[in-house]
Amino acid sequence: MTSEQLLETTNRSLPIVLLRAREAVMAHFRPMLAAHGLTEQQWRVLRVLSEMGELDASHLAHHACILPPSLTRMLKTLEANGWIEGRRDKDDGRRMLFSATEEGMRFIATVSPKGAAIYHDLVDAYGEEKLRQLVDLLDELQTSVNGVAK
Amino acid sequence: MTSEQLLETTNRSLPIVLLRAREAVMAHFRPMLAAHGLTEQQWRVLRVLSEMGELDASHLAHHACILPPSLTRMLKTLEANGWIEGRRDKDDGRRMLFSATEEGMRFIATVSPKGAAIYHDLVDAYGEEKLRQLVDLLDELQTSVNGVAK
DNA sequence: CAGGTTTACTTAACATGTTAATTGTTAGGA
DNA sequence: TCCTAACAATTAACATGTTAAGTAAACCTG
Repeated sequence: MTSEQLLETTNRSLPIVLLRAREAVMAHFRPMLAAHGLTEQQWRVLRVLSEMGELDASHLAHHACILPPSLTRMLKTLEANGWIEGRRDKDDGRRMLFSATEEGMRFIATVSPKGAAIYHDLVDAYGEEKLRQLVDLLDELQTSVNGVAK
Repeated sequence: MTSEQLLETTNRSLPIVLLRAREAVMAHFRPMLAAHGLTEQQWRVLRVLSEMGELDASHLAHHACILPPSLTRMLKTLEANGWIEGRRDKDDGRRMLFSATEEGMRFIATVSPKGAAIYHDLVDAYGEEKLRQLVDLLDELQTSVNGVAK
C-alpha cells in the first residue's frame, strides 16, 4: 500500500480523526461532569441557557447542537432536577420557552469554574496559537462542506 | 462582552466546534449509508474488517472507535445480516475473532466507491493542503491532550 | 498447582443520536 | 372564511454512547 492510499484509510479519514480528537478532549471533562450528575449534553444545554437567557426549544437545540427529539427528553430531566423551567410562548402557541431557574444558575456557577480550569489546562498543553489555527480550520471546513451539494 | 470572553463561550469551545465540524461532514455520508441500510458506525466496523482482516473484538473496537458494549450489540446485527462472522480464538478462549464474509466483502466493495466519491468532493471543496494541516493539528491535539493529567 | 488477579467479552441500565410519523398551531392564499 | 401548507414540538422506534457489574478464561505468584 502506497503512502497515498494510506491517507485514505479509515484511520486517517476526516470523520474518524475528528471523532478521536473530540473523544480525547471530552475524556477530560466527563468525570467532573459525572461527579455533578451531569452528562456532556445536559451541560451544554445549561451553559447555553445561562449565556443566552430564555430560548425556545428550536433555538436551544440549535445552539446546544442537540437534535430536537433528544432535547425534548433531556428537558424533562433538567426540569425535574429543578435546574430549568419551561413555559408556552403567549405570542406563538407552538413554541415552548425555556430558561434556567435561580437554583439552576447557582448550580451552573458552581460547575463552570471547574470546567474552565480543565479547559485552561488543555489549551495550555496544546498552545493558544495552535488552538486558534485549529478552530479557524474547523470553521472553514464546516463552511466549505456545507456548500457542497448533497 | 469582550472578544476575549467571546472566544471562551460555548459556541467557540473546542468540543462544540469539533462536534459541529464532524456533523457537517457526516451529513454528507449518512444518506448514502442509510440507502444501503447502514449506520455510520456499522460502516466503520465493516471498513476496518475489510482493511485489516480478521480481528478480535477489542482491537476491532479500538480501530473503529466504538466502545466494546456497543460493538457487542452491533456485531450481532452485522452477523445476522450475513456481512461478518465470528469464531472463538483457539489459542485464547476469551477472545472472539471477527472477519467479513464473502458476501460482506462484496457488499463493502459496492459501498466503498460511493463513500470515496463523496469524500473526494469534500476534500475538493476544502482543499488538500488545508486538510493536511487540519489532520496534523488534530493529531497533535489528541497527543497533547492525552498527556494532560486527568 | 491452588488462589487471587488480570483480561476479554458480555449484559444491564440509562441517556442520547437518528429518522419518520404525529399533534397542535400559525400563516397565506383562493 | 376556509382550507391547505408550513412550522414547532413531541412521540415512537431503533441504534449507539456510557458506566458499572457480571462471566469466563488466562495469567501469575506463592
